[in-house]
Amino acid sequence: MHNENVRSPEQLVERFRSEGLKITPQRQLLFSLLHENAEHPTADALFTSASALMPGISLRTVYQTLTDLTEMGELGQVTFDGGAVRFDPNLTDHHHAVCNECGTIADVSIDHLDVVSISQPNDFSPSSTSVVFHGVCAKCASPSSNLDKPTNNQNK
Amino acid sequence: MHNENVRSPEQLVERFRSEGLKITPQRQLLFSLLHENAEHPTADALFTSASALMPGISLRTVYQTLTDLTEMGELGQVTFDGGAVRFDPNLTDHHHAVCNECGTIADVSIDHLDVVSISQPNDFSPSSTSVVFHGVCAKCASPSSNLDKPTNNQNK
DNA sequence: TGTTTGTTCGCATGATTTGCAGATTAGGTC
DNA sequence: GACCTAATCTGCAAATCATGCGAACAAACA
Repeated sequence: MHNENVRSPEQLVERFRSEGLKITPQRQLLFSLLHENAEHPTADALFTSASALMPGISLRTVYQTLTDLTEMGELGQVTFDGGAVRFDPNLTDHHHAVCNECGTIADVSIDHLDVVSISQPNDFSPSSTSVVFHGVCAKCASPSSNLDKPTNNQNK
Repeated sequence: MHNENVRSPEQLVERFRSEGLKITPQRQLLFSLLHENAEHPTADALFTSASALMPGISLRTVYQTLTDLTEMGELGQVTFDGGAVRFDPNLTDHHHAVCNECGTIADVSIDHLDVVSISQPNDFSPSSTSVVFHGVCAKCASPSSNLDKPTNNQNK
């Protein structure tokens, strides 16, 4: 179940190559992890995943690559409630729903939002609008699934 | 130009007293600073203001008092783009507009938002919704006021 | 004035992120 | 395949933001 919104590792490799950047094993690994990851991982979470497959990879390199991708517009960044920055491989215009129980962050398609109905505040020209819902996700709300409810609350 | 939305220092003193908490000079000072401050100060900004009036006050005390007020529901917390937590004396239901130029954070009344038109994401029960506009405020957008445009960009 | 208990303060610590410099390596050249 | 060079990776120091902890202190009350 990989993310259809982020570019494939092959595409990112091509992008890097076209920019004169080198294709290192570390970068290739991170490209893959981001493509497989439809969640909103922190740099540290990606570092943990990467370390399992490439022992010795540096957290610094993870940060560096994520920053590079962000500056290239291939990755988004979001933060909730003062926690660590989360990287968002979904480049489509969308918003987020954060579960108070398990910390899961779900994407909310812009289609679901009647954004045009949001009038502008006085004397302000918004270039972007972000909406964050806080609440309880279906899995945590469902009594029948309480037994296998995810408990890894990722909130700060 | 004090904030009409936050409780007055007198009210907060009463609230603390009723909870069996002590009324210290540090707390009284912070109550006043919050009441006068319609902006969205960080703990450090309040510490700086407080230090000018009460040299020797501890940053730790500022954090402690702000946390207390937050837990008592007398203060809100907001964070933008991974920066430091900002404390919001405005307890009314509202949203925020962040200026990309000067970092000013303006409140956006809930009246301006057609919130009911925001449909719920699949299988999610939102208990709260926060909307953040990013853009350029009137002061920074106005060419005539470029000369005295605030330059204290508070973004991270 | 004295006692009690909550507060304040300073410091250590933790979490996240970035700066820096030396070691390493990808990618092109011969 | 060997070599060069610049980009990259890595480890560590350091900056920022926030909290834990314990000793010193002071508000509230008898």
